[in-house]
Amino acid sequence: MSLRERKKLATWRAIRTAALRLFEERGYEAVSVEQIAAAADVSRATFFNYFASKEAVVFDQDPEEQDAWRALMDQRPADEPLWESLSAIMTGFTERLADRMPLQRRLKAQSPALAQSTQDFGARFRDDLHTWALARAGADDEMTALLQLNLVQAATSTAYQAWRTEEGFDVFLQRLDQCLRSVGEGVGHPKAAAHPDTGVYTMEEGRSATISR
Amino acid sequence: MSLRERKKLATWRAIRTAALRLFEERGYEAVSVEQIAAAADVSRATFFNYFASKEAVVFDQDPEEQDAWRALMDQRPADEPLWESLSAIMTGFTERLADRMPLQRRLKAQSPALAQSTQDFGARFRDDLHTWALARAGADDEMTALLQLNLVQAATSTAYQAWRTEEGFDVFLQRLDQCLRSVGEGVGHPKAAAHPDTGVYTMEEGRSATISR
DNA sequence: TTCGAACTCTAGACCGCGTCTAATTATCGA
DNA sequence: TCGATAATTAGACGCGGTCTAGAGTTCGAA
Repeated sequence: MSLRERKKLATWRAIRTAALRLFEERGYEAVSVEQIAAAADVSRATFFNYFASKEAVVFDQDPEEQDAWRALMDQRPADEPLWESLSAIMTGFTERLADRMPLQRRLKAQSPALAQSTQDFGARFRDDLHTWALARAGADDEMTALLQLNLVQAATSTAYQAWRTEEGFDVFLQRLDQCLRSVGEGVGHPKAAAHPDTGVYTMEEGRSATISR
Repeated sequence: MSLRERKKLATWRAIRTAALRLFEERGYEAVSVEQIAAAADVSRATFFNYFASKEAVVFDQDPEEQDAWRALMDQRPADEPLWESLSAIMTGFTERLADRMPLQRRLKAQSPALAQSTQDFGARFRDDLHTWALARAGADDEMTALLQLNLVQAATSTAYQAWRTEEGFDVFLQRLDQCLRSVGEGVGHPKAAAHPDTGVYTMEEGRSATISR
């Protein structure tokens, strides 16, 4: 790693940590890019060299994170069904977010501007997952791959939305697992079977499969 | 309908039509709010009285549309499974967008700023659907309702993403139907059955259910 | 070690979105 | 007809995001 690269990474992290600190102290909207830049000892222009927008500093991933999720994708066996691969990768990815998700959640709860942004965590991860899934599926299955990408995304954001502030991160992960399974099995079956192994699925008369909270 | 209300609706429509015309002529980014306001014969401030943002003028629904989708929701039988209701409502809603979706699509294709916005069509519709589904499901099923909301959303945007420029609107609707069925039946079953009625589902060895394009 | 190429940082100007205020005008109900 | 209420407006402001020109830094090859 050259000096240039090391400096670059250091600057990236300096900007981000300064920004997150200020955001937490004063709130997202109350902090301007200028203040972030000043706190990180760089110019405003440099901030925009590193982050495409003010939001990006909240949602972008540390460059080294990218290697981690790439590894996650590579280690899925080639003959595994796509849905299982996607579920496993997404689970693995979110597990590594244990530290940062609570902060993001706090900021989002506090700032309408951030809350509205659908930039949940890692647009870059989504992009990577997208290209990975399309490459894996082959041209014929393009729409299937697309659908499953959107579904794994939907499952994740469902678990995220249902995640209460007072609940621990493990509760989130558990819900994510529930959602992924539920989607995999189909949500339109009135006669969904209970799962003896987990016991999280219940059945109601004339309703779709439900998930106990 | 009072004079005030009639005038208000007229102004709303004047702003919107002026905006869409300009956008189509010159492109989204090349048109400023000031120019829209001038073309609609109102002040810039009035524009922001009617639309929360420049994007909103592309995505907001005509106030009378709201009545239409409310009717869609009300006419679903109370004992229908939630997933079927959601599918039917979403299908009915999108069918009424036949005119406007192609334009939105063109604008999005042309403007990165719009494309990135996840404000697909009708944040307001989504909100209404949200409250409707939660009221319908009752407190116990909150997470199930949430999940199904996100899934119907995912199915719709999948069909949208797979929709090529040269294809007609009916192709989009057909794909939407495929996606909704596929989600309802579960996407994680390697042994998905072919559907004799539509013939759109195929089966592949060791893969999830696939949908032919 | 030197030197030019390539990269990075920076100040500063600029544009447009979105907010706010205070004042003017139009509609309403009685 | 008149007071209350709502809609419209000009104008100023802050901030995010872009761009340019130039200064400073790192790199690799001679």
